This record gives sequence, C-alpha cells and structure tokens, in this order.
Amino acid sequence: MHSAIDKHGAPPHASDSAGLTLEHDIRDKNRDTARRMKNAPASFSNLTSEITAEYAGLSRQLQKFGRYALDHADVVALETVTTIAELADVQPSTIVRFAKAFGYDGFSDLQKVFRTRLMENTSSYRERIHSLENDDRSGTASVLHAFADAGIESLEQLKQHAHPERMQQAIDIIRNAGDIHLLAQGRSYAVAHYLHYALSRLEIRSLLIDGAGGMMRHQVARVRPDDAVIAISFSPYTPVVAELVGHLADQGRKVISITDSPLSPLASRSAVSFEINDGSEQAFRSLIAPICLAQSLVVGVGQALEQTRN
Amino acid sequence: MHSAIDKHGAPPHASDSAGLTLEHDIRDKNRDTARRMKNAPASFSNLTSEITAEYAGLSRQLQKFGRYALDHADVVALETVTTIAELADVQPSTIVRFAKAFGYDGFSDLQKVFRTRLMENTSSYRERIHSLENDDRSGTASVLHAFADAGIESLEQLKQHAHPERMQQAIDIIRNAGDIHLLAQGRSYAVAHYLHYALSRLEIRSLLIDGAGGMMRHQVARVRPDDAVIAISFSPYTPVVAELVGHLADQGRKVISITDSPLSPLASRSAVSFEINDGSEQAFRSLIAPICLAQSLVVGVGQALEQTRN
DNA sequence: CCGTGACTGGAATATTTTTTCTATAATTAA
DNA sequence: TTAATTATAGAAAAAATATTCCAGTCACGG
Repeated sequence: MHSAIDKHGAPPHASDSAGLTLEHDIRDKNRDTARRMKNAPASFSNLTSEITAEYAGLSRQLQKFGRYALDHADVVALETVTTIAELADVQPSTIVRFAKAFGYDGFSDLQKVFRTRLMENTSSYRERIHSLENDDRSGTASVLHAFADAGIESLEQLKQHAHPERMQQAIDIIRNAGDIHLLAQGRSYAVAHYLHYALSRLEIRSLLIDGAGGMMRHQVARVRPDDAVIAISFSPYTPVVAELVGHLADQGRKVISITDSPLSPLASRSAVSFEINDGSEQAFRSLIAPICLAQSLVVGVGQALEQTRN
Repeated sequence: MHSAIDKHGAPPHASDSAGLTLEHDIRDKNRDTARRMKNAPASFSNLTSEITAEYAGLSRQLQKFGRYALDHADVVALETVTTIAELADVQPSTIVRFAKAFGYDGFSDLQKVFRTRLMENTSSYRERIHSLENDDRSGTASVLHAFADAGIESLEQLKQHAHPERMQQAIDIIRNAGDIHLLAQGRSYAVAHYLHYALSRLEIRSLLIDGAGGMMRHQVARVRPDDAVIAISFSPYTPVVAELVGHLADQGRKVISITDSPLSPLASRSAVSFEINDGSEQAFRSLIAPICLAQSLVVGVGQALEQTRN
C-alpha cells in the first residue's frame, strides 16, 4: 500500500546560483516521526469509522478539521492544503497534524484516501445509471430513489407554480398578526409542528391547534381578532379542520391555508391559500413540497422583520 | 489544423483585435480565466467535442494523449502531470503542449476541467451554485426558489449516498420489533411525528418520546427489550436526545438514528444510523431529505410486511 | 502561584509539480 | 537527397504545494 520509508532519491544537483540550502542529515529523525504509529486506514469508510472512534480523544482543532473533512469530503479530495485550511478555518499545519495523528505520512498521504473515494463514487455512479435502466430489482434502494425523484419533481412544480404575490400576502399577514395559530391533523401535523418550531425561532408566538385532550374547539375559541391562522390539510381533508377553517372565516379571522387544490374546502375560505398539487398518486404524496414552502414562508417573514428593524 | 502557439505573455498584436483586451502582467490567479489565448472549453463536454473535432489535425503525440485523456478522465483529473505522462506513455511536456493547443494556460488549467467534471456529480459544486444565486434579487419568490433548489440538491445527495444495506437493516429492525419509539426534539420532531403517523397507517404501534409534561425519562423507561427506537437529531444536537440514545444503547435497545454526521453523538451509539449531510450551512438546512428518507423507510417496511404475508 | 506538557498559529523550509527551454529527431517539400 | 520546418524528449528553472519548526498560549497538576 504505502511505503513507510520515504524514498530519498538523490536530488539532481542544482547549480549553486539558486539559493542552495545546507542539507543536514536529518533523515534519521524524519524516519522516526514518519514511522507509522498505527496502520493508517486505506479506505474512506475505514477512515470514517476511525475518525468517529477517535473523535472524542482528539484536540479541539483536530476535531474541527475532522468534522470538516467528513462533511466536505470532496473538497479535501481536490483542493490544496492551503485552500482546505482556509475553508475549514484551521491552519495548514493542523491538517498535517491530523493526518499524522491517523497514521499517515502527511496530508498528501491522507488525501489519497479521499481521492480514491471520489473515483469509486463516480464509477459506481455510471454503473448505477446502467443498473437503473436495466434491472428493476425491487430493492430498498429503488424505493428511496423513487421517492427522491418524486420529491425533486414536486419541488420543481413548487418553483413553477409559486405565486410571489401570495407569498407576500402571507408574509404580511404573519408579521402583522398577533399570535399565529397552527391548525393541522394527521399527516399535515408534521408541517404544522415545523412551523411552530420555526416561528418560535423568530420569536413569533405560535400555538398549535392539535386537538390534544379533545380541546380542539377550545383552542380555536382562543383565536383573537388580530391573530392569524395557518391551516394545513390535504385530501382527504380532515373534516374537522375544514369545518374549523369555515368557522374562523365566518368570524373574520385571517386564515392562510396550505392545501392541494383550489377546490379544497380550505382554499375557498382562506385569505391566502397555497395549492400544492404535485400530481402524484394519493399513496405517494410526500410532505416535501409543503415543508419547503413552510420554510420559505418563515424565512421570508424573518427577512421582512429584519428589514423593518433596520 | 494547429495554430502556432503564442509565447506566454506575448505582446499584444495589433492585428488580432478580436475584442481581446490587454491585460497587465498581473500574477493573479484570475489571470487564467480572465484571458485565454483562444476560447478554451470550460466544461468537460465542450472539451470532449473540441478534442473530437480537432483530433485529425493534431500531431501524433497530441493525438495519443488526447485519446488517453478521453479514455481515462479520472486519471487526468487526479494524478500529477508526471504520472499521467507515464501512464499515457508521453512526455510531460507533450501534455502541456496539448493543453496550450486547446487554449489553456497549461496543464493545471486543463486539469481544472477534469476536476470540475468529477465534482459535478457530488456536492460542494452546489456551493458555487448557491453563491451564484445568492447574488440574485432577494424577493420572496427567490427565497422559495433558493430553498427548492437546495432541497433538490439535498435529495440528489440522498440518492447518491444512500446505503441500501443500512436501509435493509433498519427495515428488518422495524418489522421485527415490538413497538417503535420515536425520539426527537425541536426541529426534528416534525420528522418523528411524520413517522408516527406513517407507521400507524401500517398498523405498527409507535410511541412518541416527546417529553410532553416532562415525562421524557418515563417515556424512555417504557421501551421494552424487543422494542426499537428511531432517534432523530441534527446539529446542534439536543443534549437530552444524545444522552438518552446512549442510555438506550447501554441497555441493549436497538436504536436507528437519523442525523447529519458520522460524528454525531447519535451515530456512534446506534445499531443503524443514517447520516444526511447536505453540506449546507446550519441556517439553511431543511427537513426535506430526512422526511424523504423517513417516507422511504416506512414504505420499505410496508413492502416487506406485504411480502411476508403473501 | 509556578512549572510542565500539550496544543496552536504562523513563518521558514523542503518537496513536489509544473512549465520552459533547447538540442535532437522526424517529416515534408523542393 | 537535402534543406527547411516542426514536433519531441529530456532536463533545468520556476512555481506551487506540503511539511517542519519554533515561539507563544493554554490547561492542568503540583
């Protein structure tokens, strides 16, 4: 694999016009430090597990770089130490120290492992394309592929059917409202909870209308005139959600709805509604597009608030 | 038809005034992109067609290397010019001449194209795309676009880094377990709740360890030996989640974790762990990939159960 | 409180890698 | 066949890159 001893070929004697430095015989010392204290991982996966195992025992900077290396493996594979050092916000020497700590001769030796991984990845990438076309193994990988592709598809749709003016309306409602109430049941509840979390990060008070303890109607009754409601429901619409949206609309409450069709019972009663219709079959609908929309909304609100404050 | 190669840093010719602006002799890295002797292909596919088109007019050795370069793009991307020269059985200088013949400054310039090709399949290429789009207008529509694109990117990553064998392990654990406990806090809780919903649709009993009413430790104590736990946490990891995962692992409970790095405190203690690392910055991380993985897992379990029953 | 040892950042140095240069070989046209 | 022209190989110079060293800092234990 890798030779423990550095090859010391006699350097071609440069003319002494250039700054020729003295050459001490420091090779013995070098050999000591260059000696492998342990066997350095030869494959990327081995290196990953090695880093994982040793992580706790590493020093602060070594941990920092270890994390960066695992998170940005292709940067480490392709860039120079100096560049990587800048990106990872450590010193070049730290990276060399890291390499030695894991038994490599130096950075270059370590980098080989990352490069090998890159080559294996790309070659298998081509194979994957082939195998996808050819054999239709019903393995678990293809399930993930199918859902990922469906997710990509739905995000593309989301981009296309985005209504900037509705986004703006929704953002204005949220930022000007008192509290935000989140109304969702079943599958959609995950989106509501995400909004609950994200809004709280912006220090916007949000209340989940989750029906816990059979309190849903009481929770709804707590919506005040200047509050806003974000309702999320997809076909088949939970009847109680649709009903409550109607109720709230009758009372003049502002409702923003995230649903899947203009014909949804939510859409007609809402101040603003987003219809995410990715056309996929019922059973395979995912929350990807709604989650993405929710995140965009919250970040949009955050930006708006920031601009107001400045 | 090979044009005579200009000397490096040749004085400006009055004749070829084809929009070529003069450049100062600045030793800057930008130099190579700023001025090219002729239009050097910037992408690998352009380079391929360029080589193909010019091939007949190239000299013997240049043809030889051109063929090698197209056949062994990975080698050209990663090795040094000396190594490539040996492998291609040409001289290093031939390779430099080749690069110049196609308008590059030298071998390094040419190699960039090969490296970019290698990166296109992986992440960190996204960094460039990201920064490019950040320059855009900061309207609300572009926020949605940015998040949708980031989501697409993270799904692509998910597809590439999918570990089918881990998926299978996780599916086996879930289908053979008694009850499934879902452990998550904060942002990740949305994913846990989605799993709760989806598993219940498969008539698999799942219990949320949500810490409601300060009952988290009691909830954890209810995990029985044949149960399984799905823990979800991303950086910065909620300490209590990490702690409880360690606790459960000590007791020999099977933990499946969804997290963001092999260095996550969850990963090391889990029976199976999925590291979703989309490389994006903290603030822009989305739940899209985790949600997609969760959905795939549940559907995978559903398929497995169906096959068992038949 | 001080000494000890490990860690870190930054600059100096060593090494590798690329590019240029030139004598020689090959090719072509007269 | 020979002279002119162009391509090539090899080696030296230049540039880029990696590694080492040292002094300053920090944490820990006496």
